[in-house]
Amino acid sequence: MLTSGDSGIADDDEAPSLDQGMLLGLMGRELRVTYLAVFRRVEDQLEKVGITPQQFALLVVVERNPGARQTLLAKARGLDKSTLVPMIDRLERDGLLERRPLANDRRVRAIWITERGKQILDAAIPVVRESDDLVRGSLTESERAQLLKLMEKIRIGIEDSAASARGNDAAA
Amino acid sequence: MLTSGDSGIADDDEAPSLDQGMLLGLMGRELRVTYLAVFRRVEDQLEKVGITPQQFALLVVVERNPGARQTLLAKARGLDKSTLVPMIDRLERDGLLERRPLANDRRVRAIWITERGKQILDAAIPVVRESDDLVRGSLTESERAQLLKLMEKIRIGIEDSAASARGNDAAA
DNA sequence: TATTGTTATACTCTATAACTATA
DNA sequence: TATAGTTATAGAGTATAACAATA
Repeated sequence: MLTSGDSGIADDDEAPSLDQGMLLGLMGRELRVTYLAVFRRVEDQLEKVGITPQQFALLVVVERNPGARQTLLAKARGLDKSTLVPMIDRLERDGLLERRPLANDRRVRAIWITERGKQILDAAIPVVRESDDLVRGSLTESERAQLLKLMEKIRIGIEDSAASARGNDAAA
Repeated sequence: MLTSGDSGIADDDEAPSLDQGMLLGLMGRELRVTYLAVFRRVEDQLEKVGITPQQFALLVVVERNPGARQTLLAKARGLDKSTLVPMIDRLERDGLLERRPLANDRRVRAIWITERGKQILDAAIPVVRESDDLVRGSLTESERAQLLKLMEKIRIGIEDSAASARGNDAAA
């Protein structure tokens, strides 16, 4: 259920909202709408600190894994290594991360967080926590646990279906 | 819980997965991961029919609202009117939608679904339903109702916080 | 040969601002 | 003046393929 009307979009005036048909009943749509609401909220809040949610996530992983190589970071973030390059370029240019050569293996350019990066991260963490607590605060403790459980069940269902599809492919 | 290891990314070999730090506990991250899993599944399945999830959603709305004008369609889809133009261009080029002038108001180009568009939509609907049923099938009936309720609570929580933030801005 | 990081390139999704033709 | 649609443009975000340096 959304704020008003039946469209899900702010229907300012008397604009006749359109019929959304079968879209309304879909679980996927509910997940999308909810995820986007949460994501945009974090995005907005993080703007104050000057980073994006993706940059935040990368900073967290780099801080926890000092000197990690880019290939691993990409994997950890679920991105292609080529996608990480401009992200790190940007954060390096802004002075939050640093590329440093490795003595043993001169192909590697290990990634380190800078002092500035740590400061930004320290400023960002409470912001992210605050947004996440807003989500948590909308639920009781048991509801929160329930939600996590249900989302996990959904993911497992999808993984299993993908796995059996692969099985069929292999058998075919 | 994910397939193996602790990274959430397929860790093929013996690659040491990185520490994800505080990212792991975040509700937002769980929502994102779950939403993306569902979205990618629908996206993959819809590929067989030759349309994207966004195109599907637009086709549904157009079919349910024959001859709607682009401004309203954009609103219904939560997009800027300029964003809709290339989407409709593409679907018109592929023969799924049609722009037709309106007699009363010659600025308007009403959007209609074509026979071909209806056929594609008819082929797409069971595909989308199948994916959505996969999600539903991972849950019991009461879990499904519970999940919808919890997601709604989250959205309301975010809306309320946005509303009070606006209130504060106005007061400031 | 294989791996690390990079570049070149392209494609999707999205928006803002300015424009055209109507109204 | 206001609205409907379009164009021009820009910016994320993402990927694939090819490449140089190094292992």
